[in-house]
Amino acid sequence: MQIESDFFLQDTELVAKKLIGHYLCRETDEGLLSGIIVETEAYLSTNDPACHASRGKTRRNATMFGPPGRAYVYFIYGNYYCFNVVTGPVGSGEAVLIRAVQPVEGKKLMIKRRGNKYSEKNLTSGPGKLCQAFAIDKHFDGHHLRDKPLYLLSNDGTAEIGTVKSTPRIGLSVAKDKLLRFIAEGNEYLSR
DNA sequence: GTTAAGATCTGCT
DNA sequence: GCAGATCTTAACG
Repeated sequence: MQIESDFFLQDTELVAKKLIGHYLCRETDEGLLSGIIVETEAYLSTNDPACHASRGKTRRNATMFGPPGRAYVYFIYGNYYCFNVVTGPVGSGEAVLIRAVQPVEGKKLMIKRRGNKYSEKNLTSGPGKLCQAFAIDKHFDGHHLRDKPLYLLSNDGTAEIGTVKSTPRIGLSVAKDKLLRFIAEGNEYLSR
């Protein structure tokens, strides 16, 4: 099912929590890829120094200040991309980082895109990995996530995700204490 | 123009 | 479990 247009206007923490169990879909020339979102993190505009938007608008984070429901993709550590969904009204500068998905369709293609080196559990269990597996790069920055070839679908009841739990965020040097990471508890495809 | 740090991953020990 | 790879971005001179 398609996501309601005002879904991303809710509180960012709530959106991050509710996105667990939603589907991420990617259409490529070689076939359809899809997965169930099992791990997210919320990045807030207020009282959150770990958020890229916390020091004002820059060229990199401009998309975060734009309309909600779009992709914010950025390059990190010289090798990897991170994929976020912009939330909140225009100008708020908040987003949800998609950290891990459970592969559903196109596993074979994901394995190929990851270099034919890894098993199913090591394809999309981290922000850099899932961008590689789903062929998400910088040109999707600003892309509307209801449009092909990269879009989100709400959980129609087929995705079984169990209990959603909140934990501290991963990989930060500041604001590590905040419980803004959300996971499908016990899922085998989490980043850790 | 120059530099330090980063929402990570992989390979080796 | 830990350090290295690797380069863009943003802050500073």
